[in-house]
Amino acid sequence: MNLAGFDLNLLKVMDALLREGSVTRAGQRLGLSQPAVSAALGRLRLSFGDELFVRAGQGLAPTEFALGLERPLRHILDGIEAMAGATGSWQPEEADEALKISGIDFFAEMLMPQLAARLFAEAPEMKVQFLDLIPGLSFEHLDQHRIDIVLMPQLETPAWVASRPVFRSPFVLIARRGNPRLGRLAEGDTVPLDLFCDLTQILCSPSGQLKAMGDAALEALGRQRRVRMTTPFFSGIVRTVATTDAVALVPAQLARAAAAREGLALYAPPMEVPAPVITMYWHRRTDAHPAHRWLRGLVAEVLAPLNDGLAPLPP
DNA sequence: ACCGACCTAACCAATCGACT
DNA sequence: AGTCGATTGGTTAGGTCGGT
Repeated sequence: MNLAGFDLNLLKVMDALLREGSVTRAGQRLGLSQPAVSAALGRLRLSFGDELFVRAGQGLAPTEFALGLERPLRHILDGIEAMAGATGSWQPEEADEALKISGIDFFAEMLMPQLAARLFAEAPEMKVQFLDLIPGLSFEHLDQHRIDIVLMPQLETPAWVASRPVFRSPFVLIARRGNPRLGRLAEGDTVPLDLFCDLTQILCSPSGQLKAMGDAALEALGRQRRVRMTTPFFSGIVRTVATTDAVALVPAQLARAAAAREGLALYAPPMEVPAPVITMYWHRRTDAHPAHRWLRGLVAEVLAPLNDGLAPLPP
């Protein structure tokens, strides 16, 4: 290919075609007419010496060659966007980006309301979408542009993932006020180990596992608890604990927020459960992108008070 | 036969280089 | 600096093709 004669605008067209799989929809995405995109596809075909897309029913299917271009192309366009963003004058009030945040429903309660208020006031055209955390696939989804920010406990990351700790998440035990199993305790008391192991417990587990950090801490003492139900949602746990004699270990911040509303009492577990550091993750290619930076800053700002009174965050 | 999607033809506007 | 023709890439209108 002769780069001197290559129109780099065609890369945007190629990207839109790969994303949409349709000349018509690629045109809508780019703000061009369908024939304009068709002509651009013709120029791309000439430049690359490949059909790139072939008719497949009501749309286009990429050739193997076109599929091979997908990742390097995204990388190049992300770099150009980041460069333009770093040198341009991005303003939230004029921004129209749509960014996706992935996390458990803890954040629907503890992040969304304040984030929404700030977003609507400061970036009226920007869109934020919350997506479920898919266990084990978060980094893959970051790489595939399916999400932009992930909020989850700190763990090992590939080199291309950037991170920032946002708050510690200690666990407390919640039970409904008037739960007869805890009648002799005052709110805030530590639950005796024997009683703790005998209580019916509900566990929040996005992947459906019956054991979590609390169980590891108990096993270190040679004990087990009775987890009799799991759910991927904290909201379901809170409602169930509020209406039954089951109890649950949940993040202290969530427990305090829900306690008055749901009639819950908070207790300390009998064993030391390490408080995970909830961390924000993103792809390094968006490091310099002003919209991403702005939203990450906003998320960190909204979540920062959750660490009040807790040990300082690691660097 | 109808519909949706892509391609082609004809035309228009902007840009660029050569020329005066 | 201004003019002019070639080139490029856009649009609209209409044709073609394949699925239902």
